[in-house]
Amino acid sequence: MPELPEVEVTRRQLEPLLVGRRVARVYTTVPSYFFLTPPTELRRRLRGRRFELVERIGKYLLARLDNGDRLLLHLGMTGQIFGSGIASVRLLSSAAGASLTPEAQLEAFRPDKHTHLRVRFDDAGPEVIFRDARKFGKVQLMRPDEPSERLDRLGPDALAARGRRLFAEIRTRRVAIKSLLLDQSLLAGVGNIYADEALFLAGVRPTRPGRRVTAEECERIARAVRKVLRRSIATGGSSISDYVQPDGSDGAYQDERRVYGREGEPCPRCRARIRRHVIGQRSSHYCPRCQT
DNA sequence: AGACTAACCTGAAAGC
DNA sequence: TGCTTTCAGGTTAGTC
Repeated sequence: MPELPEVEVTRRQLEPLLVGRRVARVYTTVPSYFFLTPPTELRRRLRGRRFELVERIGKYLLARLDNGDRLLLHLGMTGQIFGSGIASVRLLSSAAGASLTPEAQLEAFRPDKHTHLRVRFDDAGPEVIFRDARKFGKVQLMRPDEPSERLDRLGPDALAARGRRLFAEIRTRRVAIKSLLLDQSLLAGVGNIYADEALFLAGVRPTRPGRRVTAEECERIARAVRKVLRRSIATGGSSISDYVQPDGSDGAYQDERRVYGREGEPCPRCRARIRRHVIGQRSSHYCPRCQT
């Protein structure tokens, strides 16, 4: 599930695939929840444009065009962005993906019904493809001066999390610290996996109300958030659900998870059994002994 | 304002 | 085996 590290890894690999190249043609699926800008308008306005840079804000990607327009991309839950030149890409989750024949796995990617955006360029290089089975992802083409309430709502980037600021924001809140870490207006980029991992490193139980978290613990949480995100970026992100890097390979951070998805397994620090608890409609994982 | 819930979507996994 | 239900979660919108 794409959070800040997966989006940042995507940004780094997408940049050389886009920057300096001119759009020859755009293919889309039909209008849906996925398209904040209607697909016909998107195709028309992208054609002939050249990409200038790709930046990341929280979990959003923003690709700037030579006319000042900005292409906003969000991977949602199951988004995959990759170049078409790769030998193969994991289209489905592990079990079904493993059942593909060797021939099918070696075959170059073919656009399917979940390929909502495909950009062809005026050179011989690879196309850029955006798939998203569940369509929780987003595409929007914004005018240069067009305000974005989505982006304006975002808090500071989670890679630069500050304990002091976090403490000031949560010190009166009654909701669980886990839910507060997921609030993108407080800290932009943390999702379910890294919230659990950071709270484990900080030794704070995810159910604890925000106002019961001390200033010192906020420092520990902010430090843990930065550390977990940086390490995940370095390993290519987590490929737990559908996420793949733009070069088609899987990330490796899922192998370094300490608590997420490890209910019943021993805590890596004290060997107590990891517990799972639903907080704000999301599964949360923690060590009952290490996290208080 | 803040807390809480439903809805969006579809494939995998679990249940029967 | 095959059908049905549940689950996954990023984000928004709606209610209280």
